[in-house]
Amino acid sequence: MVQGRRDNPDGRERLVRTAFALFAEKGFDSVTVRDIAAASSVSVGLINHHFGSKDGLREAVDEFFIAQFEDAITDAAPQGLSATQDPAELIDAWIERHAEDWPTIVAYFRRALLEESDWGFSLFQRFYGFVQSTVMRMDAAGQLAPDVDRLWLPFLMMYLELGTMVFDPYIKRVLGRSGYDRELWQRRHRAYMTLIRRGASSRRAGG
Amino acid sequence: MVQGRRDNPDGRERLVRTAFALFAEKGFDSVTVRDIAAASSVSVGLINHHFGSKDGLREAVDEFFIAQFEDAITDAAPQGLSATQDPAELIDAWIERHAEDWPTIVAYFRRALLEESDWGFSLFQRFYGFVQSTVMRMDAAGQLAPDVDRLWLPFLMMYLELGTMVFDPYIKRVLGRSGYDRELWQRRHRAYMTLIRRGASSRRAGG
DNA sequence: ATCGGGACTGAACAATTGTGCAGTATTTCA
DNA sequence: TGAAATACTGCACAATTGTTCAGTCCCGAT
Repeated sequence: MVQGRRDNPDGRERLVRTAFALFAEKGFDSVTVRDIAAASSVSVGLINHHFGSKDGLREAVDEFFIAQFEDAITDAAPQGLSATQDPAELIDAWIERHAEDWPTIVAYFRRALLEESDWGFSLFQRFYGFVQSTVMRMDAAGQLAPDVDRLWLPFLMMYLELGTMVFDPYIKRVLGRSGYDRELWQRRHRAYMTLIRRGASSRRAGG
Repeated sequence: MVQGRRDNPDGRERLVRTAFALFAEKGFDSVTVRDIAAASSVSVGLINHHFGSKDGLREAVDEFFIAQFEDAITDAAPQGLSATQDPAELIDAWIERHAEDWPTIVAYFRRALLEESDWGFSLFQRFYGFVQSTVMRMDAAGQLAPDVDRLWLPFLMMYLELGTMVFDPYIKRVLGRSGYDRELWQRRHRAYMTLIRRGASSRRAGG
């Protein structure tokens, strides 16, 4: 009974899914309870019935987002075949699999980061913890150049990832398609790796 | 008469300056005309008297921001002494000079970028044009490594700059002070230059 | 002195938005 | 089948917000 069926969900679940998409697209404040109710084909009152308030709905949607997000990233390794696969192909397959839900997840993440809530901060902090420990591990393994700033590097690496997320609406307008589109996304990832590893300068100019 | 005096400005100018600060701090939608009027010690009606609407005020504030911004960055080269100066000292002096107004300018820029208005897009686009042409010049001069992605590099460079701007509220909470604070700002700039030039990997690990 | 125009006020207004609630429909369980 | 619980409706309400406007204040020109 608690199990939401994707095909014919009840009012509560439809509210959460619709609100998730609307919040991701327009931001929490720009979406009215009437918008959500109409898009979910339920009445306004149902929101307060199930969630107490619009903020209550937000909490439920936040949880839904976390679940969606973890579903997506946990799914990194495909079922049967494993070590034999080419990493690039794995990424390709992953992108293929999440072509539908990933853009909304990213857009919601973006909104959460930009509204300066405590919750957004906790997302930022978690990501920071992850990147920073990765950098520290690299450092311990001697993989980091000695003159690299240990304080800023994690943030700069985050900016490269989060910038892709935050400024994607502008990428869409400049390049005509999302940076999360298959080919672009892959190119960006390679460009990111190259930049981190070797910088952008040619050998003779660098230094 | 049109000249606004900083010491005792009239209602119109006080409205613009106050709204500038408030929009930068909270964002356009989160500031009410009553907030602005109260903080400016004028009545609500005066906003519509001078600017026609809240959106009219926004346009005036946008212009004010552009002027402030250009004032600040045009001021890069100090008056008398020039070529003899150490670049680091120049930057130091600049930061010193704009310690008061720069944070608000940055915060307003940030808001403008994050509200997905056409105006915000034009700011993004202008910045992109600048960075892209810089990259193209570097490329023409043979300063760019051959395997660097020419499409993404300008965006990644922008993300490093804009990320500093957009995520500064979180930097404040993680590090306890703004990334635009003198010493941090300088370190960040050096870390940025190092990353672009050589990447982060040590020689033996890189490649 | 006074007349005119612009700066300025603040109460009133309409639109929007979140919430409360009384009532109805539907499901669940004995 | 019947009754209680739960899902759901939709109108009414209060609060907020941008805007309007009739009127006041103040300064400069005649």
